[in-house]
Amino acid sequence: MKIIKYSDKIVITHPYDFDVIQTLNCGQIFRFVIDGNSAKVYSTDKFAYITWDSEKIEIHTDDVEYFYNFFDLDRDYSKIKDELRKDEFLKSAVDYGSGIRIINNDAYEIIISFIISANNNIKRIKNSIEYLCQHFGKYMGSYYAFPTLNELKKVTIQQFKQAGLGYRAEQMYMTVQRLADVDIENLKSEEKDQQFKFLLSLKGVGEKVANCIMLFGLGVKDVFPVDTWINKVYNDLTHTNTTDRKKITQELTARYKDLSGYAQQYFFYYYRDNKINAKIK
DNA sequence: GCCCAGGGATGCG
DNA sequence: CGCATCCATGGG
Repeated sequence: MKIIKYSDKIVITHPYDFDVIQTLNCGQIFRFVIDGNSAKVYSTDKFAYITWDSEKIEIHTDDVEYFYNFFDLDRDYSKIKDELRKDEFLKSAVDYGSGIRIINNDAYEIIISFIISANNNIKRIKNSIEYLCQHFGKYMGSYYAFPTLNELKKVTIQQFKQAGLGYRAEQMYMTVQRLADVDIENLKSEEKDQQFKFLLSLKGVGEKVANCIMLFGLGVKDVFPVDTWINKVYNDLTHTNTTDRKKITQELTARYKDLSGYAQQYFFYYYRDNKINAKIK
């Protein structure tokens, strides 16, 4: 895989470790549109237009550095996958999602997005986020930016309900007001335990959502978010029937250590995509 | 009508 | 602590 940065695009030839559709569809990002062999991807107020074929991927954007980091292009995923393929549980999942990359998204956008994701499905999550962008975000000429914190601070609980947040509307209102006093960038330099503790203090953020925020928004890779699918994976692999997500999180984090975030994403995509039903419920 | 979706808050022991 | 119950909403 060869990556070349130009002033207005990134060109990746022989993209063995990057499949755009897999990376977009594996549940870590909600603002994108796939159309045949092209895709539009949005983050904060930024935009990238991506095209691809079997030989190369082109990422067209006004902010090359942002999307270079966004798609984690400085990291060698072959090494990660070789290591994870040694795990008998993971081998088929890694092969299935071998083009997944962990996206480095905006911390603030990820906090808001994953509060919405709790006990929700992807389609509704996408619709709610798009509603927030279109009603409260800045118009960028051909699309709407993700609303800034100042823009969201003015949104009422009723308006959050109109966005389809349901019972999460009040949690969102509380958290948005509170985030006004928080230096999100400073959070990235703090210890993992401190980050986790802070995130849990936000309304609407529990252990799973906190781990997603750390993985997709703070660049912390040694976390293992456990949702309903990972719960199924765990029960399937260990021949158990538990719903104790704290226990599952501890065991899987201990098993995959520094590569927990990657392992989790391969598992999630493989099981959800194949709708493998395990014993839970 | 029930169950599920990238779960969390609350209250009770 | 652990555990049960409730929580909007749309799709299957």
